Amino acid sequence: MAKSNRAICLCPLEGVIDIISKKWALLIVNEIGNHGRIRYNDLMKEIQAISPKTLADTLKELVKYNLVKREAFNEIPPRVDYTLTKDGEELRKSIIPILQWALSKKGTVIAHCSCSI
Amino acid sequence: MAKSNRAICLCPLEGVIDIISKKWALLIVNEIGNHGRIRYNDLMKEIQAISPKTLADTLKELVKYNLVKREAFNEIPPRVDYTLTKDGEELRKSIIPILQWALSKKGTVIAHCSCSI
DNA sequence: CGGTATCCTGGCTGATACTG
DNA sequence: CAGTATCAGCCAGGATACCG
Repeated sequence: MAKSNRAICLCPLEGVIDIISKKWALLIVNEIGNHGRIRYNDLMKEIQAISPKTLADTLKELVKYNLVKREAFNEIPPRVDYTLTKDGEELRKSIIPILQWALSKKGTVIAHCSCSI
Repeated sequence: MAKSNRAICLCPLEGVIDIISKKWALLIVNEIGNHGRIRYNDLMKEIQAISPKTLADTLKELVKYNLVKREAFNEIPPRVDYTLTKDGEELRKSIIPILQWALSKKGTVIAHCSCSI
């Protein structure tokens, strides 16, 4: 989020917006939640429109905010699982109304939608 | 939102994210909702950290999406009122959980918050 | 497989001054 | 009062190639 010279808004929204305004964050949270546990490349497949860099960046952010947990296994080939933390689950639940709102406004052309609610 | 060469995601989230990822959109929707009916400069006062341009731009977007209604009165001095549309009200309701989630995660330092839930 | 490294672009946002 | 006009900067995000 860009900085400002203006008075700082101490609104609780400030923090959320940093998260939910990340283009892919909610989608990823929702997707991980749907799968319970999912690997990096499977996320790439589910969210086809995302680039590897952006996925990695966003996941890092989510891990930093303690919304997502990363588990790496020392195997060959390498394996990394992502799951939601308790906070992540809560966030996921709290965005359901907004997803439903979105659905009710579009209603159409969600046939091939890989990310369900 | 930046464009991409990749496969288009037909997810219902796509549309919402365009809206909720606007830095000030949710804040403005919430603020208008709190007041029921509010004028441009009063919004400026409530959301002190926003610039006039950004406020105007965001309002236009919200009007375009039919979330906010703009009413101009031919008076001197000029007067313009903003209210939420039905859709806007619904959106506002659907973001309450996320606001509450935000509150529960921060809980602190919201003393001088001008935007309440 | 699960990412980095690198380079690049354009849109969002801000500051400020001005106007009908 | 309710905005526009103008100029500018940053950085999220994309494309692509490569690595342990």
